[in-house]
Amino acid sequence: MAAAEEEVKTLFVSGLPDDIKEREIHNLFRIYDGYETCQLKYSGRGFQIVAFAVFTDQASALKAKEALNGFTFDPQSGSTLHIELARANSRTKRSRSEDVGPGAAEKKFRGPIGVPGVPYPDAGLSFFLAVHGIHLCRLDSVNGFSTPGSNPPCSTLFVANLGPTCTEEELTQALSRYPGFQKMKYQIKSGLPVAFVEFKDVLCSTKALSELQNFNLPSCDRGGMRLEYAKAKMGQPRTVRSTHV
DNA sequence: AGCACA
Repeated sequence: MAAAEEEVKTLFVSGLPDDIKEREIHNLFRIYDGYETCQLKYSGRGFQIVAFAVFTDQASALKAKEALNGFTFDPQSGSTLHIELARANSRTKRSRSEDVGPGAAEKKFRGPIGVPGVPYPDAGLSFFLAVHGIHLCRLDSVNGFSTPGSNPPCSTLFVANLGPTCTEEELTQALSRYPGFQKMKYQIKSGLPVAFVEFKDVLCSTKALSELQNFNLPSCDRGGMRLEYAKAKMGQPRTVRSTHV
């Protein structure tokens, strides 16, 4: 069977932090259609860890790649995923597990874990949020990054450190592609643009914040843009403090 | 190091 034209349905994933666990990669991919299994490998030269994620077909693999490429895997270390189609498919046969070699410290995920034969329940919203907002970003809580000195997590982001020529259109382009984007308010504050950007919830704003932090827009003349949780959620009166909660 | 709109 010379599968000369065998469709590559495996993704090659790099940019992983060195304390990555196979479980994390598994949880990253498992909500995507067609995902089957993954394994970690130590890349040849350096001692970088890479992962191979196997899908049922190339189209599914590419969809997951599109969704996750560039994902800031670990905001604390700045690790950003780099995903491409693998050069060849993983041998996913349950062949000799001896071929794993000394490098592979982890057990492989051969399909869904949990009850044998019972697939995962599909990706419900809470699961999606749990995986992407909490587990993958390694947030301490569903509230996002609550770092001392910053505002508490908020679904509205404040964007600053933009160049004087940064237009509303440019900013909108950068921000509106993030999941949960709702609206942006752009204004000039003492000659420089700033913006308020509303997201569906804190997890969405957190993801955009962590991925766009320090991003260099073409117009920028002063280092990357800076994002913070806004002091007040868009559309919420700030003066109402009398009532509880 | 800059946080408005309702």
